[in-house]
Amino acid sequence: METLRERKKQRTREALLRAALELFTTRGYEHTTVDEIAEAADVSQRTFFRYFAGKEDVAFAVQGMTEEHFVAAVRARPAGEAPMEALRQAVLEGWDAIRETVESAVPVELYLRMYRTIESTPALLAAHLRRSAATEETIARLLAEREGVDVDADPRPRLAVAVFGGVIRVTERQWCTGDDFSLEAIRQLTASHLDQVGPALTGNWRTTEDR
Amino acid sequence: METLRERKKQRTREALLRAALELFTTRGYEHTTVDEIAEAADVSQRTFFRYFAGKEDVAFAVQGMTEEHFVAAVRARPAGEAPMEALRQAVLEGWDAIRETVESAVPVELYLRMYRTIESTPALLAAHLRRSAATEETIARLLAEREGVDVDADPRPRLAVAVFGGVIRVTERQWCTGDDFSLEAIRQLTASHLDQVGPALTGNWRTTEDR
DNA sequence: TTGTCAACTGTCAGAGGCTGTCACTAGCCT
DNA sequence: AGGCTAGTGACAGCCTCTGACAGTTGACAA
Repeated sequence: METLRERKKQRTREALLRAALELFTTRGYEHTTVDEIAEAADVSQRTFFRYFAGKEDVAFAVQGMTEEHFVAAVRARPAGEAPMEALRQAVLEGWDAIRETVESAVPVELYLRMYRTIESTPALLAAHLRRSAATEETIARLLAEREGVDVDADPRPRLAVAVFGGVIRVTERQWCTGDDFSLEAIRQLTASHLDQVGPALTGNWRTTEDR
Repeated sequence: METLRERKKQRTREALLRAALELFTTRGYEHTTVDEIAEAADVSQRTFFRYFAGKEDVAFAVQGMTEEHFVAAVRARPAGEAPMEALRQAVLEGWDAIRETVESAVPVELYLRMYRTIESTPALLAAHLRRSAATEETIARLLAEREGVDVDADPRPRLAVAVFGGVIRVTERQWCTGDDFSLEAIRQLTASHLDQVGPALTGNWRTTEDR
């Protein structure tokens, strides 16, 4: 079992995390100061920076957990599966298991609210895209290894992952700007968009009817 | 003809821009302060902020010109052309015309160096990705209009543009990390990667030989 | 030419993010 | 019990960015 010191640390970290997300999602990211977060968690500003690298870091603490979960899910897919199919299954599994992934840190509802705050805050959107790029690099190396190709000589792993990432981004955006914020909604949207990549690339959108 | 006041303004802006890019590309973005840029351009710090919204803004001043050029090139493509083909031609045209697009502000060589600085600086990469996302939204609306579909009801325009953007991003990254920084290199790489999207999506990378 | 107006600029003050330092307290371990 | 160390708070400082105010310079008409 863990020591008292570790439990105290854990509680401080969680208090800071919850306070931050609560403030970000209600009064907005830019309009929340680190001092306010620290005050809400009842610690000094300096202590905040001992737990999180910065304001941005705490905003993505939960997203980081889901990203790791996704990478692990890809790694767990059967080796024979086609790359794009493995990614598809992994991301859908990720949404199904989101409760177990997130709930240990914060309520799912707060996570989903934060998700939308990220999409609608330019500074956070930028950080989100950069983090996604890093995850994509990880996945590309994973796929390359799986398929036995050299990730630096063969562009196909990175291309496939970039295409997949692009679809996910479009999905996130549409979900955030829509009005059905349920988990089922984004799951459906993900599957539907992945099915439409082929038709989207062929062009001739006028004649090709429809979804 | 332009007035003396306008010419002075233009010169101040250019001095700031050149000084900034020169400092960013030599000593690095993070290790350059706004005070240093202002000092190099022989104006006060406050004046810097009157010409550029911030440190990030000046870093992307030239990129902004090429982005606008790209959007204009897409708009100028013949209406009958398939969407992906229009994007392909527009981006290749962009690289061909890069000299005329950029040289009015700074030397092309400085632009290319800055390009690499952006890719290798996390904060700038994040901003670059966010800006790319904004450009992609513009292009998606353009394509939707061209093809006569509703951009909010039909996901295909945004999907096609996201896929295209993903390929461009992979291309940029490979160009920046390689050792051939010529314009011809990135042009070739762009064309080659666009040709590989199909094969990358089909999977079966082991059997499908090769480029 | 000269006076007036608007644009441009510099100086100053301040908020907010972030880091380094240092001393102090609380938990841990012998 | 007492030493050790992780965790903490208080303080000072750097850098980005903004607002307020005053001084300067170019534009333009009388």
